[in-house]
Amino acid sequence: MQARRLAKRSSLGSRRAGPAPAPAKEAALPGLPPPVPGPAPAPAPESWRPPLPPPPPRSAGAAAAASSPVLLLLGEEDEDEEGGSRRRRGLGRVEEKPRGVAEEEDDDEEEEDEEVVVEVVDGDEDDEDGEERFVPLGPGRAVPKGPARGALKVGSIKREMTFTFQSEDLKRDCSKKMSHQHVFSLAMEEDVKTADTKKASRVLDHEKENTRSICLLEQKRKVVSSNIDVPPARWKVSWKSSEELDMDKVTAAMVLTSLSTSPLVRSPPSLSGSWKEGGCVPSSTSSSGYWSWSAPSDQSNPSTPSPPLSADSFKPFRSPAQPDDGIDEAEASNLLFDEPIPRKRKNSMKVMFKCLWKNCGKVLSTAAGIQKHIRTIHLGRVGDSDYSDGEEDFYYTEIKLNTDSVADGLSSLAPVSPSQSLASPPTFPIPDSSRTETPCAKTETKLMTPLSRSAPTTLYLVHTDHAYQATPPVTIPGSAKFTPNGSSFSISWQSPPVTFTGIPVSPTHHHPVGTGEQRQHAHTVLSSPPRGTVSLRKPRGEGKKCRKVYGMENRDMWCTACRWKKACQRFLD
DNA sequence: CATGCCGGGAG
DNA sequence: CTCCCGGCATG
Repeated sequence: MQARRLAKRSSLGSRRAGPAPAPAKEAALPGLPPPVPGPAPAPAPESWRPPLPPPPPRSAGAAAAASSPVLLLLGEEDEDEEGGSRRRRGLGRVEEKPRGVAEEEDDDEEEEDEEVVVEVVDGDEDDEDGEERFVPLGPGRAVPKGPARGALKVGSIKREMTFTFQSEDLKRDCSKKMSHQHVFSLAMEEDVKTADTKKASRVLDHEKENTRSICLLEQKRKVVSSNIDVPPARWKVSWKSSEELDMDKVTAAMVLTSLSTSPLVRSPPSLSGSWKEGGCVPSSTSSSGYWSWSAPSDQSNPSTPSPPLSADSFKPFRSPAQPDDGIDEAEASNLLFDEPIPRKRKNSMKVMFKCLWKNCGKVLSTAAGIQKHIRTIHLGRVGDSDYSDGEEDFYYTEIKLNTDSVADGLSSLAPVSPSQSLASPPTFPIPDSSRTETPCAKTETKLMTPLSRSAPTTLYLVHTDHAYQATPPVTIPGSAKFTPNGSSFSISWQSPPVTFTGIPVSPTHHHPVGTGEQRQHAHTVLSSPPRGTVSLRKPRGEGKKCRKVYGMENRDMWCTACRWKKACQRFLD
């Protein structure tokens, strides 16, 4: 597994020089770096990350990133700043990041540092030179080796910082400060989880503490790096909402972004009792729930109200986290590759949950809320509102409002893979959804014309995904130009709870409407062509034309069309 | 063959 | 775009 991954990574790494791997990302990156290194980038990253997280057990950050959008964001940010292009492609942003550091210094010193750190770590692990980042990502691999290495590797202060996060105490401190940065927290926690890592981190922590203040930003980045390192089989991600406003604006921005982006966060703080490691204590639980989960078995938060999303998220992550590195890693890597694009989406997005019930378009900001809504309103389960059998999940879908980057949406729409990545929300395992979607998409796509296709198709797919919920929420381009056409894409949802087959058929009828129409048009268009050139040809005009009227001698008098041997405009018949 | 136009190319 | 033309279809 690892070898494979490495190979991929390496390839990726090598590519990094060339933008090839991740076009979208690259595009994104360029823009971001200059303007605002820190904050801006953050949001985007989320999208793709999710998948990765599991793999990089070693570094809490990585895990966190993977698991939670937030983390992703952080990672992305860093990456973005650095130079997303190469990373993206690879699996991991995380990996890239590290590398990216070296590549892009411009963004932030911190980042660079982090990156550097990462590299160091990676170096140990990675066979290839550049790949280090991946290492972290690679769950399987990471798990075994990860922790120890991470500790050892950490040589640079930055690293220390990162580790620090890991340590519980430090974490707390940091978390508070950084609380905004979910990612950070998560990463840290994860780190903490890893025993090995912790040890190392602790040592480092002392130093870190000193440095602490200095590097909030760095920490963020660090987190990323840390993610990479952490291998631990189980990693928990804990997220805290931060109370402090003190943090740098940038940081704050990032945090906000991440928050908005990650649905998970919203989810009721299902505190997983699991966060045993005690890494971070959910000090401020209220708004920001602190949630953590252990990758492997702990997920069982089942009873918890946690929204379906969380559940979904778990799956993806989980696999990576699992001990079996071999397969998991491979998958993870694949996933990563597949979903390079997502990262863009990171930009600020709001996640909303929309009720898919036939005539109910209710949109709530929280999964819990929507679930409750469905249970009580549609499922008629008044009494046991608290209890959810999961059925509700089928009736609502996650909608992302993309504030800034429409591009993402567009990219998602793009014919190829990009769509997947984009579409898939950072939070969930994109792969599954994409798979599911694909079939439908194809069918529809055929029918649709290019133009129409873009928006509707995507949406449609999304809807389909909805079934699994975990998968990508629909992204709605808020202000930006979401659809190329500019047409507001009407979102039609499939309601069919029962069939998750992913089949388009929806009891509600809704979905077809928008899409359907387009399809029809397409059909029409298609059908017409057959007539062909011949039929299309304008029947020869009966009336006299310029030529006849004026004769060749007076060609100057002809209408231009006639002169040009075009259909006469003067004598129209 | 004369017309009427379409599809393209060139500037 | 504007001009022109090659060519095809029709009458």
